[in-house]
Amino acid sequence: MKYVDLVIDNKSDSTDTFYTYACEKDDIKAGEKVYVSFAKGNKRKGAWVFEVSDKLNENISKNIKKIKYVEETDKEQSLTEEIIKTCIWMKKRYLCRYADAVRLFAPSGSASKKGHKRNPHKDTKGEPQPIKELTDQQKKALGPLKEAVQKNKHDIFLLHGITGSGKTEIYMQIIEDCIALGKTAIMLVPEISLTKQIIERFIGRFGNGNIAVLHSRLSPGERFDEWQRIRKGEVRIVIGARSAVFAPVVDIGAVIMDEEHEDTYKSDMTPKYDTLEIAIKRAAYYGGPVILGSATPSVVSYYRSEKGLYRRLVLNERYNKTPLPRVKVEDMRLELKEGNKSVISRALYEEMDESLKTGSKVILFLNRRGFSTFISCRECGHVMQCSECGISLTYHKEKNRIKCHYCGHEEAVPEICPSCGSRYIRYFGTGTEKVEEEVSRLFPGHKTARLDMDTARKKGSMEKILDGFGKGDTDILTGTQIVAKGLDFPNVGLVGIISADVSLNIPDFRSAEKTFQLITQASGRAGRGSEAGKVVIQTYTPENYAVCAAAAQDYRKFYDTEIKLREYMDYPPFCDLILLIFDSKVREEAEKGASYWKASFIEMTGKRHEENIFPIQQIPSNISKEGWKYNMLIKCPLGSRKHYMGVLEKIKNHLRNEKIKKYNVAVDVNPYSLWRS
DNA sequence: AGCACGCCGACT
DNA sequence: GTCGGCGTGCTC
Repeated sequence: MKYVDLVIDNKSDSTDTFYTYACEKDDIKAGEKVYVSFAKGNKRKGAWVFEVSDKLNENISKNIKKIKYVEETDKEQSLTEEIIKTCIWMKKRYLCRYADAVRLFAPSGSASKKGHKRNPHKDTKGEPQPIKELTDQQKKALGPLKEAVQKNKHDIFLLHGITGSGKTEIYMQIIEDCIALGKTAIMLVPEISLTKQIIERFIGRFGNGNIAVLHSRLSPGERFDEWQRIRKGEVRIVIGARSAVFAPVVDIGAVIMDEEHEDTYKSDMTPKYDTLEIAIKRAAYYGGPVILGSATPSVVSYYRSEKGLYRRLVLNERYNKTPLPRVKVEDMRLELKEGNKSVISRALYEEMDESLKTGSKVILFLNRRGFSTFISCRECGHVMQCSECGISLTYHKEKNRIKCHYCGHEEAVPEICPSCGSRYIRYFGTGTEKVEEEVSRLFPGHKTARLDMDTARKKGSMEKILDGFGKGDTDILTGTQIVAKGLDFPNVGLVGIISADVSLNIPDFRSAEKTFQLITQASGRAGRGSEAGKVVIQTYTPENYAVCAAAAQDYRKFYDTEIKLREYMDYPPFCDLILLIFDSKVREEAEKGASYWKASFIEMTGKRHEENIFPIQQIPSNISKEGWKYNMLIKCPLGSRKHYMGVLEKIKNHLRNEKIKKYNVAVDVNPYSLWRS
């Protein structure tokens, strides 16, 4: 007879605790999925074993009349002790419920009918490729990685490799070693759209049967089947977006995060986990390395590599010695002064013209979709805003509607100003739609296409656009971030950055970092075979250090300036930020919740900690869908994060015993977006 | 009295 | 999350 502490699969704060049941099965282990009858109605509930013991705890035997028995265990859905330990850690770290954490690891959906094995990439053809001779730099970088895998050493590596330096080959060799040693590997990519390319390469190398794919776009059935293949050990390589870090693998040999700087590694749903933190936790348990790859590492990661917390490996030569692109910076203030009101500078026009004449293609990058970014009344200055979230509405010419890019709300374009009735409404700002329109006007003989969230939304349309560009049907491709990231286009002679300032003007301490990364990534698309590509960066702030460093393609130059600013401003990595988000259908409840937490926090930490709390602010939200939202931002001076988190945990626990909970709290540790003005 | 409805509290 | 308990108030 054993006694087990269970977590009931309930999405409720009031049942977020251990319940002790008796179990006749003596070989029961932490991680097992069981079924028990729970509460008054003895309803059958799923539950997970968190703790097993031989004796019944005295406190419990005193508090309950009769202990119930575990009715059934489900081997098919069982997790591991390692996963349970990670869940316990996650509850503390993200102040989420046990069940919230376990659900991320647990399979959703159900088994497909027998014999109907679904494999989402069974038709994906591998791209067979010869294993190329490694460069000296690649060999040098591989050494410590192989050693870590071989010796079960958990280390975190930052693989800083410029575009085309052969990072993927290194990933594949490490995974090969993992397989050879009978271990598993998790390969993480920032986006689903990028999994396709990498899956093809991996299938070419490792074969179809060795790879499982996990991401949020799988149907529940597909997901379940992939989950089972992994759990049963049928496959040992898992590729996927951030949720793949929860794959039910055992004996992890390595976790690889490609493009580690991408913000998609941070979950936007509760629990707002950071993929890197989960990866480290899991790999550490099995003694495997975590490998972070990027051409433009996040400032935080690079800082950690400077401090020796991560081991840095450098690849600064392109594999086939393709020269880096030649970069020109265009000051758009001068353009305006000299009478060019177009979104295309004269220099960019010249370069485009020349590129197209020689038969190579052009990519234009602008991190803004739509036609105009806001529309406003010329008489009274009224700006059209979303009725749900209060964010400026973007004009979409193609659909002739105005849309909210935050909540998706859209409406017809007003003919008269809703505020003063004036008929003079003006369109401001530039989006990809306007750029494409302008480009087809300037280059009527050439085919243009646009790739952004609007055109890529439909399934398969992204492939169509990319195919068209790849085959040469399209000469000029205008797009948002999608064109800047990861995708390989052949024969691109020129990349034009329409406005480097867009991301620079976001009120966020990371805006310079983001700008540097976007320009660098977009520039990386330029180049044709052995010929250097060209890049034109248009900006109103050519003197900005992020723009300059990106133009010089000098990461170190950017980092050295940025890290000094972060230190001076006391922003990450020199502090941690904790963002609390309070939401409720009733405005006052959300607001009261925020004030209560703030007051409790100050009461428990002491008055002098008040200075580390930013004022409570209302944040934009789709009120009818998500309710009212208020946030509170806490800055944790170095060394105080644990203390602060402990205090927040206490406040949360205290509230669990009170019955007043008319609002929800979400905790976001080191959030990506601060939503502050 | 009989019962529909809603809120509260406990669940091992 | 979800059920039973129980109070309230309405109807027969």
